[in-house]
Amino acid sequence: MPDKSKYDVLIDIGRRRGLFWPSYEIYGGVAGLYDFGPIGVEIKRRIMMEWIRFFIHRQGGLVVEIESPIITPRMVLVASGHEEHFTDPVTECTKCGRVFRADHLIEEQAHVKAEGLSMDELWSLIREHNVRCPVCGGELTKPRPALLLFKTEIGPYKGSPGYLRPETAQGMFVSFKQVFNVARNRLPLGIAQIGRVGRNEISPRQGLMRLREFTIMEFEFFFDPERVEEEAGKYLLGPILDYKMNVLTARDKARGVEEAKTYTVRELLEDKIVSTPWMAYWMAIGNMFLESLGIPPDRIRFDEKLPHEKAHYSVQTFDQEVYTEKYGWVEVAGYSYRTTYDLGRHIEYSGADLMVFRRFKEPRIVRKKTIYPNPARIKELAGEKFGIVMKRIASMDKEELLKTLEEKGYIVIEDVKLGRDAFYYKEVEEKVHGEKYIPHVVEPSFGLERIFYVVLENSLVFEENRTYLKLKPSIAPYDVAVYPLLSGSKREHREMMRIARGIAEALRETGLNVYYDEEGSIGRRYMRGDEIGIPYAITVDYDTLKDNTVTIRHRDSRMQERINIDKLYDRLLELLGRRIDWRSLSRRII
RNA sequence: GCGGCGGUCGUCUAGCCUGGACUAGGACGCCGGCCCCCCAAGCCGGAGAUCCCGGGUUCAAAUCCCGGCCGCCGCACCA
Repeated sequence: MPDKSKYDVLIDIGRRRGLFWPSYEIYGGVAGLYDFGPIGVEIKRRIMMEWIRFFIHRQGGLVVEIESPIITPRMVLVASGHEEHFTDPVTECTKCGRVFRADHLIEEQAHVKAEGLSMDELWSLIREHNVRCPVCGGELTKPRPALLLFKTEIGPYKGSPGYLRPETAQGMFVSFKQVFNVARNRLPLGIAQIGRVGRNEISPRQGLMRLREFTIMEFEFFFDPERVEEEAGKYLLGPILDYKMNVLTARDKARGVEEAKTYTVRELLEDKIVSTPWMAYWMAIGNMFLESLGIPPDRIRFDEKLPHEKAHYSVQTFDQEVYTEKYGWVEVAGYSYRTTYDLGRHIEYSGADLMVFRRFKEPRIVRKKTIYPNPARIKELAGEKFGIVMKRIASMDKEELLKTLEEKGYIVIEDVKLGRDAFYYKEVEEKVHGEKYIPHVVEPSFGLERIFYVVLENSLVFEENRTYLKLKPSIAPYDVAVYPLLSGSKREHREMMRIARGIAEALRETGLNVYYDEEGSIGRRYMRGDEIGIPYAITVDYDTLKDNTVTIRHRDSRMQERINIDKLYDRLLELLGRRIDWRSLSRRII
């Protein structure tokens, strides 16, 4: 093993082989921005495809995918609470350099209300009350807003304010009604999106771990909180209940425990560690997803966030973390129970009806007091305003009207005071078939670039005289490499090259992604393929010329098997785990 | 954002302290050729460096000084 760390080797391979490197280098580079190269994009895309397989395709319609814009009108992020939570007034200690929320500091030290004040007002309060650094007592700078949203203008002339989205989630909330209709008004329903987001981090410094622009894969899972047991129950049965995960609970953390414990899904449900069964279900799927990428189970854990660690919208949050040599435990996904927060806020700010109708099992008979205007009496009271007053009453909410009348005994409409006698009261029996409610939301959210890094680091293997990426075939940049044993100008060598090229071409036609290389010695080519994680290599040699056989070299063991070209494709599918035994599957059906 | 350290071909590095003979040297990698029936072999040749950027000092700057950018480490931030 070289004395270099896995991180250093990955940075080296990243640049040399075209996986990733810092962006805009010829202009000095910009912190927090990375390019992905030809090999990097292949791996990244396949990780993304795995995610889609796990969370969308295999869920059989339970989760659907959409795509919404990156550019977001300001109002959307005001409603979501992001603008408020992204623009903290911060002040800095001139002595020790620590940064603080200015308003909080003033409230603590001066005991006056400071929240929501302008930067200037906060500044004068700091001077007036001699607010100091709570750590070292140093003087503080004038507060300034720390805006973590990328601001932009929508429209070139008189642009309206907009932001780049800091998460894709708002796209799902804002379009909830449309997607819900398209999905034929059925809950539970997950709305997924994979897309780029921007966060103007103050000082992004941890390579791919903390980017200013990155890819989120997430979905909002909408469900009826009153029917969780029966609905989630359909999914939480069978083997999944015994599936094990490592969880560090908030309870344990509060007690000072730092090690995660292993729980089955059943235990998470029965011990009420998760606030809703759907949380447990998606955590399990998420864990299986990471395992399928080659992360060992003991290097995956869930870290439940303590109350002060959670985002503003969440009642319960689990971070899913993967252990790395470079950064320790890093968060690759967050699972938040957002309840009705987002839809509720968008209902409030947009005025749109984002509620869902819940049909009762049996229609309910409801006795209801209701009122009607008494036109004769209103005409007396309103005189020539009669028409307009009647119109106003028609547009009012009957329950509100009733409530006002019962509380105050009168109501003023268009300057006309109407007493109880202006209305008829009636007790009616209504058959109610259901009610409206705001669906609850559980949100699993994955950072693609972080997963990319932890997968690479966990796949990197040092052997005595080679370094390679032990990537699962499903996420390798190429399915297979094809090499001629030798590539000189002799007749046999030219023949090997011809056949090897032919094999590569034919395999490409089947849809496999094939790497072809004839430069340098065969050993060197194996190394080049291993370094970017190509799982299998086909070599055309002298025997091929005699009997139409080739060898398949296995990346991990370096073993070779000889096989006739006719059987090559089937064998490859088998090795790549793509040959499905339909007969055993079909047996389940009948 | 604060403090410390650093930045020379794709990578690692020599040179910097003590300014000049540096058209910036080497190794690995890359490309072309020769050789070779299997795991980074060898030989020959080739391409490849705004010495991070800008300014200053000087007859002369990779080298000294200042500012910026980027990176690493610590602190802070990460809704």
